[in-house]
Amino acid sequence: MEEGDGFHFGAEACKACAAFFRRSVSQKRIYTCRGANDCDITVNIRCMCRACRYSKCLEVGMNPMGVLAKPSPSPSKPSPYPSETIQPFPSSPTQTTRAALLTITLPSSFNDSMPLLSKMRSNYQKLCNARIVIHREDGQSLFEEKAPRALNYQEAVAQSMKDVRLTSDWISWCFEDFVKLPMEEKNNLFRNFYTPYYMMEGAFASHLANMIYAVVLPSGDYLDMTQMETFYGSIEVKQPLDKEQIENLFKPSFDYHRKALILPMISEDIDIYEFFALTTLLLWNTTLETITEETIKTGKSVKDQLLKEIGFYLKNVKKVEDRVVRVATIVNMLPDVYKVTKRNQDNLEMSQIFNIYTADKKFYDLLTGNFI
DNA sequence: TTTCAAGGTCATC
DNA sequence: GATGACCTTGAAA
Repeated sequence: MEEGDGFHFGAEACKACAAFFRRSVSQKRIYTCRGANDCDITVNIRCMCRACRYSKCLEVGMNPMGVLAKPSPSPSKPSPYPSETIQPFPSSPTQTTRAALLTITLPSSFNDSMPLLSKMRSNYQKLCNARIVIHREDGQSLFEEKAPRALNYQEAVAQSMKDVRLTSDWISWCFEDFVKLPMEEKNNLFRNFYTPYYMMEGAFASHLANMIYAVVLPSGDYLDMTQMETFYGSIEVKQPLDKEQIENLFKPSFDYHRKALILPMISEDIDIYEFFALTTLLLWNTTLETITEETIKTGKSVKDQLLKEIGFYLKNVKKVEDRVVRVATIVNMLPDVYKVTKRNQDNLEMSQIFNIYTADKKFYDLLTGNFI
């Protein structure tokens, strides 16, 4: 390769190779080597084999994640967030970069070494596409982009009821071992998985959108932590409590959600594959008392595979120097996910007691672990 | 204000 | 259609 003229996508490279790498990633090109994947890539013959040129780019340390997703061709597209919400949702220069994490596709040589994470990645895209369909507003065309808005509690519950089935489908698409389990075992695992996962995904989505005072829901809509009375307000039900009383009741647990999950995800810059690792660990919770020895064995083997793959990912794709520390950072988020879940469940109990809003019985059962 | 690394454009092959 | 030189942009120092 030609001597580098500066840093490009995380590595010293020439401008030509930087442009080649940028195009390859942004256009998701897949190259095939006609030889044995060992072509000599030098200044004069670098154009002879694109597959090997791309491999060489990766080899010297160029990171596909540094390449932003191709922007939408429509420049007149409205901002996804209302302009008056600048204070709770600071617009971040890195917002596009974070969102781009969702669209990056790794070269197939990497995917072969991390089959589970790759499968989760491609199926997550499928899940996101399905969500666009089921969460579209009444009368909204499938082709127009939905503008995210702040939801009240009732609307959030209604959306979650729709989304739970998609999440269970996603889990089934990703884990053959899960599909093979007896029905009762599946229910045991999923029942204990869904609520913590829902909390974690909300925090992860807030991190991707850089919305530190909002929990972003699967639909793209969000819960505005700065407007608690709106969140607990409902058109049909009159509030028995005033704004201050509502804040006193619920604000601490929203603050806790922000401090324990959203802010750590932002400060650690958790990426999509690390999020999948957390998802896997949440699902295959082998310390549950209600599951059989057989399920525990299966769960352990899935988690072993996951740890191997995330190790590979951190080493070869993300190029993390101290992988042990990084894995520990990721795994250490799990207790906080459970703590936030517990706080949220307590909140729901409280809203029942004070009759602030009578949640759909099915959703209430789901959140408190009574889901069949 | 300068520097650097990103994306965009376009003549050339 | 792919490439690479050149240009513009925006963040950080």
